[in-house]
Amino acid sequence: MAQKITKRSEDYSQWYLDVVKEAQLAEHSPVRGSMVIKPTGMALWENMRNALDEMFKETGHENAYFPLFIPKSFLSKEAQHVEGFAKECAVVTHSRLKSVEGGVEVDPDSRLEEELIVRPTSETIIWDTYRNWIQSYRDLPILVNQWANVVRWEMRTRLFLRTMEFLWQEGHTAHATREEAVDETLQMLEVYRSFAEDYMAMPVITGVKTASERFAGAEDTYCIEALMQDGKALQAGTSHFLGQNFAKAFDVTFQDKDGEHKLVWATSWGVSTRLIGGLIMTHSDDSGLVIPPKLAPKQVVIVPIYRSDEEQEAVFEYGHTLLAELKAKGIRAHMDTRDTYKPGFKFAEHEARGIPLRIAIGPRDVQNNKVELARRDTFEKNITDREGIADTISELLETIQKDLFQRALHRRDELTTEVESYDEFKQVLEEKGGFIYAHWDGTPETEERIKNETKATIRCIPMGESTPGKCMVTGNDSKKKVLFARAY
RNA sequence: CGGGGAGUGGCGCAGCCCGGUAGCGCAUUCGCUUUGGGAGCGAAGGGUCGCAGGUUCAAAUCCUGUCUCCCCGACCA
Repeated sequence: MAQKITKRSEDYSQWYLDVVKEAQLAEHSPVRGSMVIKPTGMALWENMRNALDEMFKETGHENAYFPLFIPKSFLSKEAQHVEGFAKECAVVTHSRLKSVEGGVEVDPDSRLEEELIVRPTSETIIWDTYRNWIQSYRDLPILVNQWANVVRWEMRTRLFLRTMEFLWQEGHTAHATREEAVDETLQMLEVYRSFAEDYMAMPVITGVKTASERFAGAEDTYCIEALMQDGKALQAGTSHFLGQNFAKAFDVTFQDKDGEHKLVWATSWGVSTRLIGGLIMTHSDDSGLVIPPKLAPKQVVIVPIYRSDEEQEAVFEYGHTLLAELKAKGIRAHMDTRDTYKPGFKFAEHEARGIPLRIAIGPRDVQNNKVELARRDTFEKNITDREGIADTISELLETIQKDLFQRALHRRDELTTEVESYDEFKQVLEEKGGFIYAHWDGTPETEERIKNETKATIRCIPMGESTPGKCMVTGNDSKKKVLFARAY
């Protein structure tokens, strides 16, 4: 069968929604801008969560939980922070309803003295708490992560990429020195890069945000930027060096070895269910979702094929032995024993849900001691020996994981262009899209002008060395080329 | 929040202009035949047409308001 090609036309949005729907990941909720994550979607998120959690623990972090509601006054303590989030907050103003004719209404007598904000992020409530946790240098560092939901009253929403409520993880650390906090920021950036590339098979560019794209209240915002199949960029994760901004705002000090009272240094970092959107738009095709084996809730599905009861019995027995063998090897395998659907239907359904490998077994295979192995990523089918099948599949899953990354990497490289002039920049943006490296003079004015004229933003100033040159717009000096793209 | 489009059985849509009490495809249920790429035939069930108000003898259809979704902008993980 010919390899299917992913839609990259103007109906990319529709394609994306179709994939989400066919894969049973999530659906729109009647509640404005929110989504219902279905069991299939949640299983995927849980796998991502578990892998990340493991990486956090390896780097010395622990999980904790902080309140959903934040007093309004907390939010205003850090000036930049409140400015960044003020326009998109859900605010609790009353504490009860009362029955009236024809329904209920908000009881005006229950107005809160101080309104509560539904957290858009937890820096403020966490730093208010850290004040009490930290007295001495012996209390540092604090390396805490929280898995939670947050709410941002977005103007425009999009399944997984920008919902009013989303699930995420937010790490909040406190350190005695600037160096240690910077190291932590970079370490977590590397954790995100590694997760994106090694688990999601999604290549990313690491770098630092420009001042205008920086997190509200941060000194530096580092990020991983991925490129989707339609040539638009997606910010997939951020790691912030917060300096002493929150320590100042919440008066968090410690007594150091030298007896001096000092302000604490902070970081925060997060990734969200947006990663699921990134995963979909990186790998999926016209047949539906493609999930990298490491994250797939089901890695292998066995589809039995039979006509008569006798055949069914023989094929099922063959399948169950096979299933047990795969499970013993630690492979997440499943046998689709539903007799209410035909094999062709099951093939299509499991493809839409992105299961990396399919095994079809029928009377012929039982007879010959074979199985039919089909890859989701390439649609390649092979009749394979039943002997040593668990090892064959283990290796194949690893191959698929690597191939998916390589395929995505090639796609990204083909959609990445270096330009010298602004005219070339505009032309590439219109005709090709994707990532564009270009010289920029480092001023917010030029950045703003490019954004207004082309809708492209500076995704990041990439890590690493680069040769100096002249800004493509103003001709002024530029230290290095920066990464531009139109973004989600 | 500005511009455009749309809300009609579970899903996708027609009907609306020109008011007369709702229809098609898929899905569902039952029966028989099928089963190595999304089955076929026959029968059945399911909707006060997003919500609220108005006009009218009569509203899915006309009017007003409102909520939600999609697309394009401004804002954003």
